Amino acid sequence: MSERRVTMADVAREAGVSPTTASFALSGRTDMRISDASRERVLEAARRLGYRPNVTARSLRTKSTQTIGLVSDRITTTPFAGDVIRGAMEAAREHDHLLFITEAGGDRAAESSLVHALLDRQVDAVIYATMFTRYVTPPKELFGRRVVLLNCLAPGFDAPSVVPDELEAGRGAARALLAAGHTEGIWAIGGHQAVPATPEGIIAGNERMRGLEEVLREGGAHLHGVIECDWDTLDGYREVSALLAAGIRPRALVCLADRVSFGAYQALGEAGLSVPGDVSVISFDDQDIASVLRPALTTLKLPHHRLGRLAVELILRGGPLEAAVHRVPMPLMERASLGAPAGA
Amino acid sequence: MSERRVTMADVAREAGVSPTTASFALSGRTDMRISDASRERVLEAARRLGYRPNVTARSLRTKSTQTIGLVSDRITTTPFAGDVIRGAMEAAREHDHLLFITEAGGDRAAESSLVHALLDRQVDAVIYATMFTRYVTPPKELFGRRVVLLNCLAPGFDAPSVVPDELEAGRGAARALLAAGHTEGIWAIGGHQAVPATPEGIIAGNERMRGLEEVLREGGAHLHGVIECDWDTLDGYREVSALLAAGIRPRALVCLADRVSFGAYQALGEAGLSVPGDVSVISFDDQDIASVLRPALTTLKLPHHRLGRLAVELILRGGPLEAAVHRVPMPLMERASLGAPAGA
DNA sequence: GCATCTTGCTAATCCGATTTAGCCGAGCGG
DNA sequence: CCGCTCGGCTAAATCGGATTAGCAAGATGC
Repeated sequence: MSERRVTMADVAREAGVSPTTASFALSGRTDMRISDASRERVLEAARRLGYRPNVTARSLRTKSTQTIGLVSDRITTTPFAGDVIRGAMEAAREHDHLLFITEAGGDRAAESSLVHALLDRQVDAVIYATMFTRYVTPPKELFGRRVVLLNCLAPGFDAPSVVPDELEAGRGAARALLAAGHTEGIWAIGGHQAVPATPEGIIAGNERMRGLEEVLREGGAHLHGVIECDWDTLDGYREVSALLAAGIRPRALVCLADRVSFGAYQALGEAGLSVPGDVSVISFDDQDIASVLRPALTTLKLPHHRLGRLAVELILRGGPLEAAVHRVPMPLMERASLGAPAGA
Repeated sequence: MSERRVTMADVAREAGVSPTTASFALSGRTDMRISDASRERVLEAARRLGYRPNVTARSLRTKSTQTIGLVSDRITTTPFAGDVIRGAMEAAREHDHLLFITEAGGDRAAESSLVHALLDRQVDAVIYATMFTRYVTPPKELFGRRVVLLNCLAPGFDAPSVVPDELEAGRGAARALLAAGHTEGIWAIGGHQAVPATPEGIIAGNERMRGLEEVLREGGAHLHGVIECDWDTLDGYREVSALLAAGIRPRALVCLADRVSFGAYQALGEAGLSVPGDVSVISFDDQDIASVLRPALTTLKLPHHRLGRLAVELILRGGPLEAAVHRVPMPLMERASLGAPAGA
């Protein structure tokens, strides 16, 4: 990329020792005996010359590039993506590793080609990530390789998965509701999305609903109703408007995604109902809007940062990567949209 | 990363030729004479064996890693970041390059260390990127290297910059306002941010305001007032509420950032004013919320995707990187918040 | 006093490609 | 029939480190 770099041979010459000695002195290995005097002279020469090892050259011999590849479907497009990448980057950085970030856009051919590009560069491992939690079948190029699945599951594939603990999050929402005193008039907006328009529904929807209903039941409460709709702002607005127009007055809304909450806020606002005074709202995801909404939205956060971190840590932990599912907790972000039931 | 890869030596053996011949046949070079028969045998052997070149090994000799490093302050934290990265990634991919993404979090030491990590891996070039357009002084390690500045400017530093054309965007906003018939009661919310709480104000604020005032003046109109405030939702809400509480009824609001618009919407909503029926709103940035707001926000889009793309294209264009400022247009996203002046 | 260990270091290989230098035989001009 | 060119291919060097094998000198054991 510019003038010739200082090589280890230069350092050895400057220190008056052989390249072998320089190599051992610099790598600080003790299994080969180097006198303190020599070691010091090598280190000093390296410092004086501003020597930096050529990681590419080293990799050729050691087979380790200190590099991890990340392939995703369209992770950079989602508002959460940054956190995943940042978490992964931080963990990598702590171990002197760097990350190749790639995105296939859901195209299988592109995916294979990207995996090849990564493998050709001898990455130490590959993180296969998806935007929403779902089942996947990784490209065949990844079989037998060091791989971690991030935010996705692949039953037949021998690799660990790192996913949000959606089931426990559903329970957490129920506990928060119960703790605030809600036992009646609780509606779920968004539902399971059994046949979802948005792919995230498949796993998240089912588990969130399951955990929610389980704990409500245990607490002697139950859902008054479930409205199945797409997980977006428009549907949230439409469905909640319809609910209110039908004369139904919920005490609490469990929105299955923040985007739905945003729509619910709009509908509630137009109907002159206040949050949480008239209606409490609790949600899932913790997207950016959650904190700027008025009142700020109480929601269970998708732990994207920790997801990214854990994926990298599993890789750098060393040893074989066991096929296991690692569930990361979704913390409750207590803000202002959940209060005591109206008229209680 | 697993069982031994097929090397070029294997291919050569399989094809019954020397590694030299295999190399020339595979790289398709014509300056060395290889018979069609040999070439075909090599290609066939490579196909049969599933040969893939080891880019790391190749780099050692060729000095080109087909790899670009990106260092940013905290680009993954912003909602725009994904677009920058995606644009850069796409352009890189089209030329068989891969991207190292790193983030220093504004820490100079971390920045240097990351640049070293990239340089140690022999990246072909480095993109130095910032979250908001501003002046920077890149770390000294980058001097004399192949560098492109993304979304920032460094006057004394010999490298091209790629930035949004904020001045022209300001003009665009004015033209849109004039075209809709607005000449009076136009208020700017957010202002220049001469002493900004958010760093993006420094350059963007000044240029947006300058372009805006210039074209309004040429069109025989002018700003009724400018309210300086932070570029966030809360300040937007507060300042517009104050304005309305003071009995002022603007015809059009030019919000200097979408976040401010969001706050303005809330204030307008609470005052029972409709957008764009009573008050038109035009804004800058095109964040995610812009399109889900009701009515959808008319705004001038920060061209992050093209910014990322252009940065990589400048690098891959080959030849020396000239110190020049490349201004990328900010397209007007015409949506529903701008209409004819109330009572006109 | 001789065999045996250490200690401290170096020469030579290797990793997987690219690239330079040069060899061999056929064809051709004179 | 000799010298040359040229087409087709290969041996060897190279890139910048890591690693293996081994060597020389001094210390130690008996």
